[in-house]
Amino acid sequence: MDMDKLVSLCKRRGFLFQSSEIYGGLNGFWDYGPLGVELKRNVKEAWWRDMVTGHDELSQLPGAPSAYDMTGLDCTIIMHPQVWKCSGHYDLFHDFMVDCTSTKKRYRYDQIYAVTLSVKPNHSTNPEISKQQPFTEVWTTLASTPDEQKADLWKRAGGKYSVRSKNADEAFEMVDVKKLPDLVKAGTALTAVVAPDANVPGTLTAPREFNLMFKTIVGALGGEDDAAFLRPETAQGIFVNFKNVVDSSRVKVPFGIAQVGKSFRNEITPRNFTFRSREFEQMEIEFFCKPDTSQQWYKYWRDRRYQWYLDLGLPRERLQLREHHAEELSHYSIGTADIEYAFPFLPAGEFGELEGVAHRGDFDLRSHMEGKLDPNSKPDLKVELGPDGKPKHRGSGKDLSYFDDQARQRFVPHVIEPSAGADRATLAFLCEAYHEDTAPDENGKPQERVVLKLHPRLAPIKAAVLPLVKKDGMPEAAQKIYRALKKQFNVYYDDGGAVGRRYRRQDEIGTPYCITVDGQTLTDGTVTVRDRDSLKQWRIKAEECPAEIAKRINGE
RNA sequence: GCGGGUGUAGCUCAAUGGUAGAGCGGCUGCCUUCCAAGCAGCAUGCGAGGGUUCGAUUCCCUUCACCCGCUCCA
Repeated sequence: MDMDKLVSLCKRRGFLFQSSEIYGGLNGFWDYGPLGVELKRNVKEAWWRDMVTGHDELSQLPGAPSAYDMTGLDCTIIMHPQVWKCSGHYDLFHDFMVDCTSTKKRYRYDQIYAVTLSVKPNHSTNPEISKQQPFTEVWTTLASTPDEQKADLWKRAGGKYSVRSKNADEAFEMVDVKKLPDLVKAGTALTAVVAPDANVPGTLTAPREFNLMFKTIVGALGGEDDAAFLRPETAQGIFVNFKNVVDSSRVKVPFGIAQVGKSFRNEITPRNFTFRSREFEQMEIEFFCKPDTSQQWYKYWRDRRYQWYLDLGLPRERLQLREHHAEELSHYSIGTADIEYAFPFLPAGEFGELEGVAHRGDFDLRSHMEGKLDPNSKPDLKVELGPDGKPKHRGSGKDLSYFDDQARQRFVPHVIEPSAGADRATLAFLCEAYHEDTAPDENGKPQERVVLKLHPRLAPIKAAVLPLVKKDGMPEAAQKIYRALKKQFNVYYDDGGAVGRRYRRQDEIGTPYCITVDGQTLTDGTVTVRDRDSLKQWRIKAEECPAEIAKRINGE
């Protein structure tokens, strides 16, 4: 599928516009047009209905360890700055980056090791170099273990100074190894070091901060002390309201809290249409359970969420459930699976994340109680301490543990987090829906047709009501049907031009059904219903239209 | 953020240092009894800013956006 055609259709028919377009646009921000807003709302409402309001807490669902409660929440985008310090985002999102002007590569400043290398040129095979006196030079590398650092540097420096690999141990010596920021703090100029993929000094730029959280100011006179952040995820609002929900709603562990809302990340490279946007909408569940059942719940949610996308029309061959490897796991996670879709803009065989289902353990609740936990202290997780021996970021001090009055047990619940991107899901459904096929024209000749084969639950418009011609009372009969349908569904009335053109218009925006009033309607009260995908038509009584559409959309 | 490419109507594209055209789409009317029909008419644009020039959509600079690659991606 050609992505350009979909982007063009989205613009042309009012699904998606670039934000602030009349001013030239703004990178990483997108607006949903009249049809796009309906589509995205349908995605979010399907999710909310299927996960929250439609959840049957009285039954044990297939694959679930037990019955469970579900409830919702809608919290603010701006929260107390301490939330982000304890969540770990504050530390993680303040990355300093350096660029190499020679190789055009970019590095995390704090991930570079600086090795002071003693060079003895007399081991060189190059006569010019071998005459020089021994000297030291600072080389950098991303390798973290001494063996890897040695292998990297012996190779690179060996090449530069014409030293055979068997002589490298004599020619070079690692005099000192520091993290690059520490070396610079100790007084070495950045211009004196060799970049990780270069072999001459002086190609690294000064470190620049990439603040991946949007900063804002609370209060009209606010200064730096009043800095706050737009949330980079909705999840933290659920954690900080955990106790409120438990105390106010009669839910019992295991239970989930769902939230849909905007989040903001200053992505370095927004790209691929809406896939990586700086302002985006998440659909997140934090599911709280007893620690000893958490693995079962993790598997349940992983499979349940995967099935949800299948049920709404993403095909198994383009949708994959991928378990993360241990080294890929986030700092808090003891198990994560991504639900990924083969977006057409990705290279063949590559998938893009729609949703991450993470087992977060008790990292979040305990961090908000005790202070930010040290992600490197797995598996027991201890509070991360600052230079003064006190917690680096203080927690709330509130007790967020849960008392199970049946088992007479107190514990900090473990958390399973299915975190879905509403915009990414919407984009995936659009990509999957886009089809070009042929349909016969009035002379029976095949004509190219563009059709969005959206699941009827997701389609922005559920049905179009069309008088075959604009006379003989057909518009009046059609309008009556239109008004009846409108009480339940987003429907569209169109009496302009030839009916074939009107069918094609509806195909292009994914309307699953067209109801047509014709001459026969006026005599026997029946209308035709046309199916978008098969082009088949059948007749039903005009007054049965709402029931027919309801049945076909919801499968009732 | 770096390198390369691209910005002309709602969409797809053309032409030009001297006031921008087409097809499709849209709107209005006529016609039209089932899959983008026909006729008539209407509307809409040089991404933004600056410079060179008598005159810039065209040449130059800056900027913004998009695409490809790199980088990044909780």
